[in-house]
Amino acid sequence: MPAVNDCSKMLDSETKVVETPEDHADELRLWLRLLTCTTLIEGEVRGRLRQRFDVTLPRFDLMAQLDKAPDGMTLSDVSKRMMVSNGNVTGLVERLVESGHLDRRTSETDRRVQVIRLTKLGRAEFRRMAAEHETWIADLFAELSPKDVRELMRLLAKTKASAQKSAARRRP
Amino acid sequence: MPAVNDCSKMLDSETKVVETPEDHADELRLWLRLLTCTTLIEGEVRGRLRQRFDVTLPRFDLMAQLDKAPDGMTLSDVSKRMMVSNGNVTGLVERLVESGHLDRRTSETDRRVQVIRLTKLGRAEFRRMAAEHETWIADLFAELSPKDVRELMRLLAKTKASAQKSAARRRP
DNA sequence: TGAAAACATTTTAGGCTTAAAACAATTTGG
DNA sequence: CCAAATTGTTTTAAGCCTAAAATGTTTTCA
Repeated sequence: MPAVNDCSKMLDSETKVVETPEDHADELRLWLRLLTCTTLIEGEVRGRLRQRFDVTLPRFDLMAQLDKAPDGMTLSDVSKRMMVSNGNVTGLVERLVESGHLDRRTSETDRRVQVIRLTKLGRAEFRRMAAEHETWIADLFAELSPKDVRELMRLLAKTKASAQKSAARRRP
Repeated sequence: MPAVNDCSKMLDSETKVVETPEDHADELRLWLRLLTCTTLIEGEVRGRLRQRFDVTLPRFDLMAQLDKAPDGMTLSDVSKRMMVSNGNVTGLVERLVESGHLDRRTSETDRRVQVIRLTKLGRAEFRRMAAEHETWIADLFAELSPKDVRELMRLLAKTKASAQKSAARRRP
């Protein structure tokens, strides 16, 4: 059951390889399905966070990053970890400092750098939310067996590596 | 190699099941990896669309929906398919009509309904972009074997079903 | 029939997000 | 040393996005 554009058909004809448009429909479908899953789960988590804790998903995500870094992080670190733009972080942090969840100070060794940390309030609230959040995620993935989970982890690791290489090829 | 919270340990003790906090770390890690993959690929596609065609990803996505529906779609259809809010679609459509890519008219049989279609220009531009877009996706997933792709499709289908059930449980 | 429910869309208010330019501080290399 | 490059952050302008309320239309059903 060879695919229509199976490369074996073109091994002896370099021009064919160039001229025949490849069939990438499967990869496209895979991408759309990946996107659907993420959008679905993300929307569900967003709604539950809002309903239960009146907090937005980006705020929660930022607090999650900081909870793992007791000594704080720089805005750049946060930006890279969350894979969002610098300016985005500036605004998010502004609002979370304003609401008393974050503490922000200029680094003593490099005056360009801003270090942010969770306040006591911020940490307490985050821990409370995170505990419940974890059960939501477990429920959303409930139909996957432990083996499914392992296998998905493996394939997504491969996907991530592939995408990173592709991105690096374009932007070296 | 049973997991710490293997349920078999609690079959004869109902209270244990309630009192022992379950370990959902694996599901949480899986969710974060899924999100990372999507964010990575989405960001890459967004950047390429902007650089090559000066178009935004949401605009592209909306045109992709319409390209599959020669007779047009209602705004609600689009909203459901794209999994975004109604108000969001209203704004997107406004801008795409403005730029001449979309045609919008009120349904003749139901004056509540707005039907939108790609214009000739919109379709031509979309087809041009879509052809290149497909090669980007193929490149981003290049390191996955056909078997990997199939397996991922299967597991993500299962994930989608699981998440949909979970969402339905909360919001019946 | 005609009020109530359901539906499709728009509006509103606020927040999120990006890319690019601007600004400030530090590091580097001649 | 010091000009140039680099780095970290903020600002800007524009667009994206959501939830909820408002508006207009159609359907339901008592």
